[in-house]
Amino acid sequence: MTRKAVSPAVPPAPANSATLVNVAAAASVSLATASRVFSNPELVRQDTAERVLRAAGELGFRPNLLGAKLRAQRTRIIGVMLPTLENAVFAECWRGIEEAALAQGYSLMLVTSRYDPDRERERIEYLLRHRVDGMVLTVADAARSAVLDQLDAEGVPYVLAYNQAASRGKRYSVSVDNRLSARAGVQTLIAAGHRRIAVVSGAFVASDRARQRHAGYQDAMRAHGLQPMPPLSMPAHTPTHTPAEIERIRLFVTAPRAPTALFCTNDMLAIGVMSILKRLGLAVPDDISVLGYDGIALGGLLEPPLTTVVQPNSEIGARALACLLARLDAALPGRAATLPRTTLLPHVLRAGATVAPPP
Amino acid sequence: MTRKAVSPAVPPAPANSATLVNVAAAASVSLATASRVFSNPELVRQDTAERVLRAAGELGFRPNLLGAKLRAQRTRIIGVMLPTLENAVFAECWRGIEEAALAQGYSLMLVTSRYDPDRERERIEYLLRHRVDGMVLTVADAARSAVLDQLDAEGVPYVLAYNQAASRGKRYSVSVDNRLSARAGVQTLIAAGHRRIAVVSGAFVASDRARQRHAGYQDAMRAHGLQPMPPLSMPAHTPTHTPAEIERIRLFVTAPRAPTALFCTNDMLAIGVMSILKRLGLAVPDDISVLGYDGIALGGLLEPPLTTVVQPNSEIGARALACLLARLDAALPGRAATLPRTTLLPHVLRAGATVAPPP
DNA sequence: TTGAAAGCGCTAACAA
DNA sequence: TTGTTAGCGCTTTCAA
Repeated sequence: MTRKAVSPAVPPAPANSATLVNVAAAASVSLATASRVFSNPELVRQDTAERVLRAAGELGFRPNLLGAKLRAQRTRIIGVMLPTLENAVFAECWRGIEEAALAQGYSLMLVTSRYDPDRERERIEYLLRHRVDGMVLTVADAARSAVLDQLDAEGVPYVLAYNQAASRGKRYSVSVDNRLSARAGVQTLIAAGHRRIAVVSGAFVASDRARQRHAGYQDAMRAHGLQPMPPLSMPAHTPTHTPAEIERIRLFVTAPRAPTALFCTNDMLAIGVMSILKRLGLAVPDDISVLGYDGIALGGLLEPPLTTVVQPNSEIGARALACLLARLDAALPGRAATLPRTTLLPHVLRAGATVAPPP
Repeated sequence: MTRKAVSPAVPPAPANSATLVNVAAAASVSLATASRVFSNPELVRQDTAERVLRAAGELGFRPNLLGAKLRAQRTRIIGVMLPTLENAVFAECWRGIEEAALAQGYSLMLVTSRYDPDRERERIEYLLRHRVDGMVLTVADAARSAVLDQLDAEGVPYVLAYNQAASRGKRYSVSVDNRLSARAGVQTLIAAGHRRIAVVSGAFVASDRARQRHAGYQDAMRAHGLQPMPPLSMPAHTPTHTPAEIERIRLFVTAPRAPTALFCTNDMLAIGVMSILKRLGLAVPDDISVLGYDGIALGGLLEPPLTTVVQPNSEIGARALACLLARLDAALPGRAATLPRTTLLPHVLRAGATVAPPP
């Protein structure tokens, strides 16, 4: 640690550490020049820059982003709000976001909301206090979200990830086409010969995506003249294996005219359901087929590997971030790029081994 | 959005939005008083405070943490570095950290290192530039870590999570006793009748925990007069199911005198290995037993549920954060609490159904 | 209990 | 190409 006091200028000098002022003094240039070496190097002569850099090195100078941010009125921090990281979908998404942000010199501040609107409000307020330049977020229900309304009112730029904004609305979003992809997934079930197909989902009220995927299921059923069945709506988005939960599933799959295939609105749910089915003595896919949604890596590592609708999770994150940065750029004077509002990324059907013809 | 300009003082007033100055003016108090209402309310008279609060509410004032941080020379931001969130261990840990931090009014900045020392250095530098007050981190190998040495040299307070610091060293850490808990786990395997037990691990060089757990395995074996077997060291910490990987495992478990039980140094690995065993036609636990380590929730949701050594993941995170905050407090004048360096949290053995007597 | 004033470290006009 | 200067929004002595 260099802790040597510099000689010239700086009279009483509380001089705590290596600041730009010290560096400038050590290099015998003005504060402004020293600053430019770091923010606009092309404005300063080569050898001057080198002197400054050398001085900075010797003093162990590390730019204090706080000063820069305060002055520049932009923090280059992006706030990220995701429901939870314990569902790998969002952990994968975070990877995409982090990668993209750091590559562009942006910093991140992450909060998780647990699908809870109250928490969402609180966390967003917290991000706002940090004066994040913008946000990437996944909310429980984009159509009726207090936080999005607030953000809109305050003019804070944000991009939704996973939530699929209305195609003619004003909101930016990056997602797959939930309805269409779910429909495609269910169609493979129908193609395999299933007629009695049911949806297993987390709480619909807490997830617009679950509802959209359910709609896709209905589309597929109706398109084939099949009767949609009542869904099994679980309290949480990830399974818990409580006796009550197990019993509900037992009743659901052993009733007369029970479904021969289950479409689970996310992979974690599908994985949990499959293990419960196994405990109940039902073999997947021989006795009952299971289709997931999300495409988390884990699904492919199980045996049998989960058949599922794959979203490009880390790409959703990266693209959402890129879209946000583009918006921020566009807000700068001179730029006027019109960005597409809703980005729909392609989904893929992963053929695992959890779907077979009905018994 | 209130955008009204205030009348008195503030001559040319670029007046962009609701700042403390505006609030103070609107409440007819000085800037200092207005500030105190938010940071030291006990120093200001009740009714004055109320006037300020009312003005703040009307103007839609939101404290700019940047200004506060810059001036106060502490950011109340804690940097967090974890290897990845795609292993649920760390996602669960993050939950504990986030909960604890927000409860104490601290903010977080998360980066992930992918077990890569180069990335570790880069990410740490980034956190340092943000002037985080301290860090909670999990490094690949605490004993030989360039970043920890750097942090020590610079006097940045940090607390390790999962990495178990040497008990008489100077570093703070929160973890379970990796060696002892691994030993206890392997002992259950021995108690079940196994004699040929092998370790399956991620790259040892990249994880001190994997090495410690391996040492615990050796302890258990030797304590029972058994010969430790050579471990199967996988390139990554989570499985990938490439053909080469599957083939290595096949050779490992079908060789003459192959192990009858596998101790995997983390749960993700255990889960991946089990599915590969299944594909190879081996039944768990009838043909071969599997013991995991970590206790991620997912393990209990599989069928058969994974038998594993459970760490209190979210508590590790919460305690690491609490320990860090205590250190920060201790650094303040007047405090002199001596904190324990290494916190060892108790582990639990979760009896799943992946361990049975050898065939 | 309140106010006046001096910065925290940096950037960005503007001038030289 | 470089320097001078005025703050960004806030906290915190010191005095009143």
